[in-house]
Amino acid sequence: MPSTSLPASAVSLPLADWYRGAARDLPWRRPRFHEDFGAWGTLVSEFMLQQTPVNRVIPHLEAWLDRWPTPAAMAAASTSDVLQQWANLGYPRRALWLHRAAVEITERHGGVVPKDVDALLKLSGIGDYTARAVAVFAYGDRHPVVDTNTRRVMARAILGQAQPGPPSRRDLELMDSLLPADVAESAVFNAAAMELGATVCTARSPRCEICPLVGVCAWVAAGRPDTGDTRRRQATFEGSDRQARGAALRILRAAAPDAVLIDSVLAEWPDPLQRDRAIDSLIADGLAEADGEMLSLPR
DNA sequence: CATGCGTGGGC
DNA sequence: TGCCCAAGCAT
Repeated sequence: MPSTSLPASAVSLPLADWYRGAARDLPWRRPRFHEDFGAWGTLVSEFMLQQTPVNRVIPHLEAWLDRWPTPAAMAAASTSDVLQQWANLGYPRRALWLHRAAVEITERHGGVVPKDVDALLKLSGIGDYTARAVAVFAYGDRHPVVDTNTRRVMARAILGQAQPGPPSRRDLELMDSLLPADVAESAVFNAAAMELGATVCTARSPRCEICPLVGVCAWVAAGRPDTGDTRRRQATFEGSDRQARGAALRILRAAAPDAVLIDSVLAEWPDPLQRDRAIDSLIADGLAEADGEMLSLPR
C-alpha cells in the first residue's frame, strides 16, 4: 500500500531525532502539566485544539483547568458557565460535548479519564483522533494518532502527493504501518509527525530545506509535483448561518447570566429569515434557551 | 461519504 | 483585500 520500498524506520528515526531538538515548549509537553492535571488536562487540551490554533488555545486552557481541575468539578458546572468560559474559542458545540464528556467520565468511570480507546470513543465529542491522542499522550499507549498534520506528512513523504485526500480509515492503517514497535518510540513518532506537519511540512509553504525527511520524502524525490488538491473547502463564512449564529451567541455570552429580549438579538441583521434560523438552531442545539420573550445561554 | 459548524491570524 | 487555514466531530 505505501508506495515506498524504504523501511518504516527510515522515516521514524530521523523524525524522532529532529523532534528531540525542535519540539515547541507547549504546556501539555511540560511534566508539571501532567502532575497537576493528568489525562484530564490532555483531554481538555485536545477538545480545544479541534480546529482552533495552538496559540489561541493556550491561555484558555490554563484558565479552564484552574477553574475546573477535574472532570467532576466541570461536571458540576452549569451549561451557561461552560459556554461563557469557552468564550471565543469557536465551534461552541465542543464546549457542550466536553461538558457532557465530563459528566460521563464522572458517572461511568468514577471521575477518571478512561485509558481504553473504545471507552474513550464512547464519550461525547471524542472521535478517532481525540481518543487515540488521549490514550497516547496521556497514558503512553501505542496507537496511530492521525490528525490533519499527520495526514499531510504521510501524503507527501510516503505517497508523494502535495496534499492529502479526504480523511479516511486508510489513514489509520498507513500510520499504523509506520509506527515503531517500541511503545515509547511510537508515542514520540506520533507527536513528531504532528509537530513536523505543524511547523515544517505546512499546508501552504513547506520548508523542505530544513525538513528531516527531505532525504526520504517521496514528494521531494518526485520534484514536488502539483498532484492536485481534493481537500474539502470551507464554505464562505461571510453571510453564512454560522456567522449569524456566532453573532447571536456572542450577544448571549456578553449578557450572561442575564437573558435578553429575543427581539433585540440581531435586530439589525440583514437577512431576517437567516436571523430567525440562527436563533432557532442555537436553541435546537442546546446552545441557547428561550423563556417567553427572553433568550439566554442554557441554564 | 458529504455537510454544517466559529473565530481570528497570516499572507 | 479576500482567501486560506487551524491537534475534528456528529449526523
